[in-house]
Amino acid sequence: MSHDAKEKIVTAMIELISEQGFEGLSVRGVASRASVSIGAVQHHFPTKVRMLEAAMTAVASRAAQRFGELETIEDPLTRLQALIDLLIPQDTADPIARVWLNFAVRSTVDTNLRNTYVKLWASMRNQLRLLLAAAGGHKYTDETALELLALLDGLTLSVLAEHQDPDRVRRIANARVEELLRHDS
Amino acid sequence: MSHDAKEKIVTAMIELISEQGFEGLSVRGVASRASVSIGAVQHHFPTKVRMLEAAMTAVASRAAQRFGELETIEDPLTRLQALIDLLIPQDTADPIARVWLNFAVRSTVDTNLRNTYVKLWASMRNQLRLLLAAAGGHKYTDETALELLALLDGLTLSVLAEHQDPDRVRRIANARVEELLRHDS
DNA sequence: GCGTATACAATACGAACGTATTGTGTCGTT
DNA sequence: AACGACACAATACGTTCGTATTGTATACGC
Repeated sequence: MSHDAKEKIVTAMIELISEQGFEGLSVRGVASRASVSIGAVQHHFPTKVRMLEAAMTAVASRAAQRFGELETIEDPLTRLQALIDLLIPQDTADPIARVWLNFAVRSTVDTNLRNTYVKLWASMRNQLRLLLAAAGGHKYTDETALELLALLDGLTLSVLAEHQDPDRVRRIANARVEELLRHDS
Repeated sequence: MSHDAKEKIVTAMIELISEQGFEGLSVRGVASRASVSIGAVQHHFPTKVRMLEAAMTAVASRAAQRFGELETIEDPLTRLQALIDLLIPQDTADPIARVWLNFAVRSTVDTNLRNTYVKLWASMRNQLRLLLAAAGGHKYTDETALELLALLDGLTLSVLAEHQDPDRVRRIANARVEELLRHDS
C-alpha cells in the first residue's frame, strides 16, 4: 500500500510533535512510531524540513476541514461560538492546538515558516471579523479581530502551558465575544 | 575572574535562545558565543538541563527586576500601563519576550518546568488583578485577570510570530484595560 | 515480457551532540 | 613552602542525528 505509509508518517509526526515538541523529533523516531523504515520516510520527505512542512500543511488542512464543517451553521453567532470551541483546545493534550503552538513559535525564528503562518492567521482573523460583523453589527474594525484572536491564542496557551481549565477558558472567550457584540448594538 | 564567565555564559544562552529557540542550542554553541571553553560551561552547569534552568531563572529575575522598578510609580493606572508596556515586546527581537515564549512552550512538555511557569504566571495574574482593583474598582474577579493576561500573551505572540506592529498591539492592550476600568465604575 | 518508475528497506557515513576525564593555573589557608 | 579547593581548558568517548547510497519487490506502459 503506497500512500498508506505516507499518511502513517504524517500521523506519527503530529503525534510526536504534540507529545514532545520539535526537540527530540527525529527521522528515526517518526519512522519508528509509524512502523516504517527510515528509507520510507526519506522517500516521501527527502529532507527533514520538508517533513516538517508536510506536518504543518497537514494540521492546517485538518483544521481547515473542521472549520469548513461550520459552514453549515446558519446563525452567525452560534457559528462564531462553534469556531471558538474549535480554537480553544478541548483539553491539555489537544494535538491540533499543540502542533499549532509549536509551529507558531518556530515561525519566530524561521522566515519561510513565518510567511505561511502569517497568511494563515490573517485569514483566520478575517473569518472572525466577518463573523463578528454578521453576528452583531458592522462597526467592527481590524483591531477587534486582532484582539479577539490574540485573546484566543493566549487562552489556548494558558490551557496548554499552565493547564488552565478548558471550560473556564472557554467561558471567558465567549463572555468577551458577547461583550463585543453587546457594545456594538 | 570567576563569576564573569558564569554571567557571560548565561548572557550567551539568553542570546542564543532568543535567536534560534531551544533547537540548535548546544553546549558547544553557548561556550563559543560566550568565548569560554566547553569545560567552563560544564563547570558552572554540570548538565544541559541545569544550564536551561539557569537561563530561565535568569530571565525571570531580570524581568522581576524590571517589574520592581515599577513599584515607584504611585498612580495604579499608569503603573498598570507601564506593566503592559513591559509585557508587550518592544520589538520583534525583544529577548525577554522571546525567551519567555520558548519556556512557555517548553512547559507544555516538561513537568518540572511547568511547575515554575505556573507559579510565575499565577503571581503575574495576581499583580494584574491588584492593579486593576487599585486603578478602577473592586469588582474584578480572577476571570478578569485571566482574560487580560491571556490577551497580553496572545498579543505578544502576534508580535513575535507574525511581526504585528508593537505599537498597534500596545494600543489594543491599553484600550482593553481602559474598557475594563470604564465598565466597573 | 521487458524496461522503467515507484515504494519502500537496509545500511553506511560524517557530523554534532552531551558528557566524562584529565590537566593546568591560581588562589587562600596553614 | 605545601596543599587542597576552585575555575577553567583540552580532549576523548559513545551516541544520535540527518542524509546518502544501494538493494529489492511490485506495478505498469509498450
